[in-house]
Amino acid sequence: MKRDSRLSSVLHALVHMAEREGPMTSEELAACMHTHPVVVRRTMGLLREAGLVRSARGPQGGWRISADLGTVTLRQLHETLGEPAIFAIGNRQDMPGCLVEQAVNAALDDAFTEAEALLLTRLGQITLADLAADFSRRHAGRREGST
Amino acid sequence: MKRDSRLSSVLHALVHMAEREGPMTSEELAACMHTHPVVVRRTMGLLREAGLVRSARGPQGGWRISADLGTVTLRQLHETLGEPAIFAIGNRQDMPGCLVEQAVNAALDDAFTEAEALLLTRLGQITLADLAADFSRRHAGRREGST
DNA sequence: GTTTCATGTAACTTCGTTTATTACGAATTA
DNA sequence: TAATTCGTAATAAACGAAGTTACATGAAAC
Repeated sequence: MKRDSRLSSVLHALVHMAEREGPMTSEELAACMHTHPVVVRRTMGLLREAGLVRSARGPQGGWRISADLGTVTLRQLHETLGEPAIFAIGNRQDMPGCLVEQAVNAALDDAFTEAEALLLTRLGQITLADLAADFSRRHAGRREGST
Repeated sequence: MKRDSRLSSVLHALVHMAEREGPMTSEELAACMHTHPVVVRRTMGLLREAGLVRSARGPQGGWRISADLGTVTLRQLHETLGEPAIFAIGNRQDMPGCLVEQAVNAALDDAFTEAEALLLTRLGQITLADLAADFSRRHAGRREGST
């Protein structure tokens, strides 16, 4: 199956932006995350609607974070991206008339709901500031220091 | 995204088979789970390799459970199906050279790993016997009694 | 033994989803 | 006005699951 990697992408972009004074263009972001500028705009556009980043057109334009890193959680970003489906496994139908299917779905749904709740809780406990700090730690922890 | 519904399918099939004395043909199973007989064979074939079901060709042939319902867990079935990817969300790359990506991936992987562990634990606690019992409960609990 | 039933399996097609790309428009700066 | 950069629609490519077709194999019934 094809996994939605937008959360990962967006985080990558945001942490890069956090390390920068000025704005970054879609082109720069696309280069560092190995994707296409239009994909960057499309995805970052969702964050802009949520007020997490700002964009500016024209020369000297680009993307810039407009929220406090310490208050933005990964869960919030997941929601901003439209809460894409978390699981690649699921039930065949959602409103089964068959009692067997009802029993099966009930059991599976229980397990999946629990796992989803845990995941969202964990994502809610991690902020962009945490990621930036972890990056700094990794950056300091190596002899040479590139980006 | 297209969700892998084989676990759900297989459970549906197994509980139906558990309610039956004789074997069920791929055609019958396909009919009750609204899919194609070949898909049934393909999927049930994996369970056969694991010794969970047996198949017989020719007249009076079909599929039959060959394991104790109380000992087969949903987790075991998930593994038998080849442990398909659980999440529809994931990292872009797995071996990033970029330190930013490493930090991002580490955080995400932690959360996803935890959620996956919980899910597998829960699936490991549910047996086919539990599902069959739940079905019986639902079956008894309704006025009319069809399948 | 021939017929019929049913699985075994390899190919191929269809379908849905994500990502990539193209193309053009709009705004901003110099 | 020219260069830069975002905004967005439309389209294509890539991928994987499920569905379908086609034909082979084996077992029972007569």
